[in-house]
Amino acid sequence: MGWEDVREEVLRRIRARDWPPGEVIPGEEALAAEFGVARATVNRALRELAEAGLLERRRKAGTRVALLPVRKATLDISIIRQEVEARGESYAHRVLAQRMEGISLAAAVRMGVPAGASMLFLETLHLAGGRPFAHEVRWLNPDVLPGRVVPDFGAVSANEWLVQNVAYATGDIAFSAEAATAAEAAALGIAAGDPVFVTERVTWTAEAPITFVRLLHGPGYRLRTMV
Amino acid sequence: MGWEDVREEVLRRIRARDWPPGEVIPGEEALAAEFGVARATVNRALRELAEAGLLERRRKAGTRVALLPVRKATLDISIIRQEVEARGESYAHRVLAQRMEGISLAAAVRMGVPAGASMLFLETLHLAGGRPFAHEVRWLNPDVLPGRVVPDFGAVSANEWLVQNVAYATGDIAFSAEAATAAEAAALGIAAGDPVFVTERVTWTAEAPITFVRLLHGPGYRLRTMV
DNA sequence: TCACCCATTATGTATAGACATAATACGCCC
DNA sequence: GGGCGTATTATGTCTATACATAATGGGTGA
Repeated sequence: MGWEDVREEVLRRIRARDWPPGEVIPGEEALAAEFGVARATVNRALRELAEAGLLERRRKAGTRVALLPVRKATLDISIIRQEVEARGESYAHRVLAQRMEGISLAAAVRMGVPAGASMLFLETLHLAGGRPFAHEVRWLNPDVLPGRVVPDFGAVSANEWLVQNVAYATGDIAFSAEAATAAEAAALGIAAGDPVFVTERVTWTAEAPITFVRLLHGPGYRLRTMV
Repeated sequence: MGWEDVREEVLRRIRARDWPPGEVIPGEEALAAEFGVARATVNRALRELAEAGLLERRRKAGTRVALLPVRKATLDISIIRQEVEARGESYAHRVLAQRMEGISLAAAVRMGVPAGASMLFLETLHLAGGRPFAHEVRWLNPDVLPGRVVPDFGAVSANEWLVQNVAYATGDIAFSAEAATAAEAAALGIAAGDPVFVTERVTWTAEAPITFVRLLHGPGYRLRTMV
């Protein structure tokens, strides 16, 4: 009996309401004895269920079934090229604009830099099977470019280049629904005012902000996840 | 030195490119010796980084820094009441419709039941601070109701009632952007055609589908996550 | 009655040792 | 040279034991 078996059995008991929400379940020692495994094995199983939000554990107080489980859904944030290729379509991208520019107020706020700071501005259209898939607007801190030399983003997309060449970073992501502006609609080949699925990402290192991206997907796009 | 310290040090080396993408890093045994900890401690640290997508581990082949790290972002899927109250606003909900009805084709496909099957149909408006926050349309399998008795969803929302009273379930979630229909717009107090942020969830147990929910958030809604 | 202190207790983590498992890479054979 | 089988090896997991840590709840004293 391995830790995964223990996890499944505990999960079964939770689902079967042998242990109803809010109830304290037997301690690790007791479960280890019942299942005939070491306490570390039970610990591993219960820890995973707690991380999934199904159990709440506190020292001394014990382990209880979550009353209002906050389900944790995980999203795989992949490179757009991978996402397109995973659908079995061919990927391509076109750089629509690339220039140094004073950063917009909205982007400056998100990146935590002064408005108007000089950043590399990039506008890219991502294509799947030759058709517009996503429209990307990006501000990139030129300080993160080795020697401040701008790479050829026509060959490798900025997203991919950054992943490969700049330090692994932290960041956050937000999703929303917006109406496409005339310019955005034109780029995506849709009508102005059509709803677009917007992904905004900020990434930074310990020292400095790296980039702010605003990614627009046209109608029909669905972001999927598994609970 | 604990496993979190080991994880941070390894993460530092990855970010500092001491170990560049694609490179095989020293084995657990070697790192354990270097850090002066047990192999299990190093294992725990590396496992977490692998789960986060930063490392790729294979038996015999060893551990290498991910070439194209697929970042895993986690979303907390909470009950709407919790979400509203977390914003410091007062929560309320109104049941707009509740009746047995043949399920729509779209919902039947997602739930994996025959189209037209008799389900409990629920339409609910969730309010934050007295203003419309989200519009919910739900089909609920009446078989999961104990004794097939319909609870009072005016008192406790269906979402919350299910979490408390029906077995913990699995499911999946999808997000998209759509244009509000006239009816949806009226319920949310927005204009028809305005973009809405759509969340669709299906949940089921091992035996049967439980519910399909379609949740609409009006303009201004942002779904946030941390990478 | 209430505030505070502290013993108790369940979880959290670390360790050394062992065996399991997957998969590479090498050597053998053709 | 090419295909195949197998020894080797790094990770995956389990165990028993020990100590650390947080937090509860009861007891103490004002």
